[in-house]
Amino acid sequence: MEDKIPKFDVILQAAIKVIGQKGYHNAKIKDISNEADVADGTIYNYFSNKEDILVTIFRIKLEDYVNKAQQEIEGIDDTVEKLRILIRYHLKVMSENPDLANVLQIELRQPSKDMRMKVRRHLKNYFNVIENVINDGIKKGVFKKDLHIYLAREMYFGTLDEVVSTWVFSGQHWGLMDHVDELTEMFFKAFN
Amino acid sequence: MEDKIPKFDVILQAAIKVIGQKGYHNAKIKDISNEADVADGTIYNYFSNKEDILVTIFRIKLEDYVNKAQQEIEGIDDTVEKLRILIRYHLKVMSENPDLANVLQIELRQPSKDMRMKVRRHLKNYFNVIENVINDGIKKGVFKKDLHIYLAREMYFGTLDEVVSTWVFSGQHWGLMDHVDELTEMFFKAFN
Amino acid sequence: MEDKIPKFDVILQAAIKVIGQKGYHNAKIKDISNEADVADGTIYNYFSNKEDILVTIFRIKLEDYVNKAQQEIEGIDDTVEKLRILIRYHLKVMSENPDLANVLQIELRQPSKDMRMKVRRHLKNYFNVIENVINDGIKKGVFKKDLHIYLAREMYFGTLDEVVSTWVFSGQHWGLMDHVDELTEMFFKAFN
Amino acid sequence: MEDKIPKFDVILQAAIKVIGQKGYHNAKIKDISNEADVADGTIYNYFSNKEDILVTIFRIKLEDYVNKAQQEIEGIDDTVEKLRILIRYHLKVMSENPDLANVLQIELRQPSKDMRMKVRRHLKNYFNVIENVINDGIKKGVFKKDLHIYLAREMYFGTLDEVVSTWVFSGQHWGLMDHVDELTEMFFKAFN
DNA sequence: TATGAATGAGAATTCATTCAT
DNA sequence: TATGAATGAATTCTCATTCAT
Repeated sequence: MEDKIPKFDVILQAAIKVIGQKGYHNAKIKDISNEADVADGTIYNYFSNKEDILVTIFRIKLEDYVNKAQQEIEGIDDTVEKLRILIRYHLKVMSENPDLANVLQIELRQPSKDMRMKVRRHLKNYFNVIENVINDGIKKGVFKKDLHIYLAREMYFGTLDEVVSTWVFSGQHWGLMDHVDELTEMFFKAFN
Repeated sequence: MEDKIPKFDVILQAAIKVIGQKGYHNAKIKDISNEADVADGTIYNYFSNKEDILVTIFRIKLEDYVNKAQQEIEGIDDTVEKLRILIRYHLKVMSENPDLANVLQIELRQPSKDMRMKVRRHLKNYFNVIENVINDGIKKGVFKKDLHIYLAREMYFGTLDEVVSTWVFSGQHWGLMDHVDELTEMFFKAFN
Repeated sequence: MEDKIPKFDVILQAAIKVIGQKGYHNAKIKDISNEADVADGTIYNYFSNKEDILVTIFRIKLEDYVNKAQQEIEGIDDTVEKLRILIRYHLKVMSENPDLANVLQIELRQPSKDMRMKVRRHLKNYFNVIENVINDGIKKGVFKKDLHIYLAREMYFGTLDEVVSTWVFSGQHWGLMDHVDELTEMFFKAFN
Repeated sequence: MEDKIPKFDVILQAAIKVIGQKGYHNAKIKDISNEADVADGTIYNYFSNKEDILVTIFRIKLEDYVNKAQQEIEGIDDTVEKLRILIRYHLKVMSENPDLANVLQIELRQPSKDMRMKVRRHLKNYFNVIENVINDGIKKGVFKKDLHIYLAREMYFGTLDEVVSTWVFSGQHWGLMDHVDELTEMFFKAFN
């Protein structure tokens, strides 16, 4: 009767919630299986091991993020407008999925080389979205010619990450999206 | 006669190295004791448990950072110059202690409430250094009147964190301090 | 098809044997798991920790003892006969389970306040069996009017404990139940 | 200036207090050294290891008990009077040294064969005091001819142990020596 | 596929004992 | 003798993973 959500998705969602709230190392397989309402063993029918769950979260969610973000700026011409849309989209995704925000921001910074290798490609695409816009802005003369593109990207992601982090840890009392315009303006000026 | 480094410092330094490279959860007590060249049990003569090691690193290092950073800008009047000095100091500390950088940046974001409570005060002082400069800049008219101070702080730390993170993960091939002036300029413009 | 003894019982029995022979502190979890022929971890599927094993032994065994002892004297009217039956039952249980005897008698006296709190209720019921008989005897005039009931109970349990202890430590060469009648007579006279 | 108590005695007394209150296994060498106000290492100048402390307590205290108990009944002729004196002496010693009472009663029941071997001789002398009185009573016709001497000794020690145990665990609210006469009478009748 | 009991390697921590001072 | 920092073997408990049902 019910349209059944595939077990894979149920588990993945449960994992995001649990890992987002407890962190990867404190999240037990049992916590995830409880949250997903399946048996421990069932998880191993869909994921090869615990790390694979984390990698899969990155893979699927970053891919999804990149696709949706690209769609958002599809057809937009104005660089600053693209910037604003991306900022808004980023903060929207994160504010709607604080657990996912936690997973992406914290676990992505694991010093484990191994883990980073495994998501490098998806991370690259994730970075590309904003790098393309920055590049575009430079070409169009909206941003200064000698803008250091990596520095700009680091400022963009670093700032947004920090804003989201503060918001997540502060208990999410205020609206994460209240500052879209101000941030847009700050980036615009910084890049000029 | 022997120049003896106190065991406490030896262990703390070993812990910074190991935790910085492997992350808190992957760093085993045995790894730290091996690195420090002491027995496992010796660690427990100086720290009450594993978490205490991490908290102590934060406490001592943030305290030290704040003190030294304050000294650096002591007597400087020009806001932009203070900003430049802080950026340089930050990148200098981090580039000289990449392991410490990892510990501070990554482990500080552990979602463990307990942990965050324990470093909150030191973190507050850490934030205060830059917030004071920003405030000062606003008063002096160097930065715009309605600059959102938290947003500015988040941009400052977020950006520097991301720059350091990228540098750490990339294998530290390039000079972390090459971009002090460019970053200073970007912040100056963003805050205006 | 297989006559399967539940793991819980297997572990409990193994624990009684090992703890009875070595004492609680000298009995290692590995000893118990070896004796039970299960993995260490399996024990923790049935008991929350080592102390819980000990408390559970007390709970189950004292409960069982009290129930069976009550049944034994069910319907008996003569006080001295009830006394004799209880003594015989006590010595029978202990002689058939010397390890259990050890656990109950020795470990029950651990000075750990915590432990004593946890078995207090069961211990109370255990004491009640004989106290009821003594009370009954007083009312019926079989024992003297001013018999100090706690003193009588202490003599009863103290004596039986010591008899069993000596028997256990001596290597159980002689028959523990050889002296049922003599003990009955001694108590009867002492209580008069 | 102060007449110095030998360190050996200080440590032994501290050990009795700590072991009596916490039990042998929960009593740490550090607890004992703290209580004795000496360094850990100092203890090993007087005792070869932790077990040796316990054995020494038994040896010295049981020896002392036996000597004093013998003195108490020296020259007394009446068997029942000797019995009363011994009971009074036992309860007096225990009520004045509840920690010692704990050590003797609880730790003596360790199922460790090893430990019991090491105090067997002293325990034998301890038992002999009352056994001699019982024997004497039989010869004199004060106790019945066919009294089973071991059973009588077990009743004597078992009862007194239980009385003391109850008193120790109950928090020592009441007077341990209130029941000397009643106990004497009960034993006298039981042995007849 | 789904289950969850069983597994056992692995980790943090304790503490009796040693020994250089 | 006295000290107490250092040691490291030993122990309890955890939890990712397996596999018979």
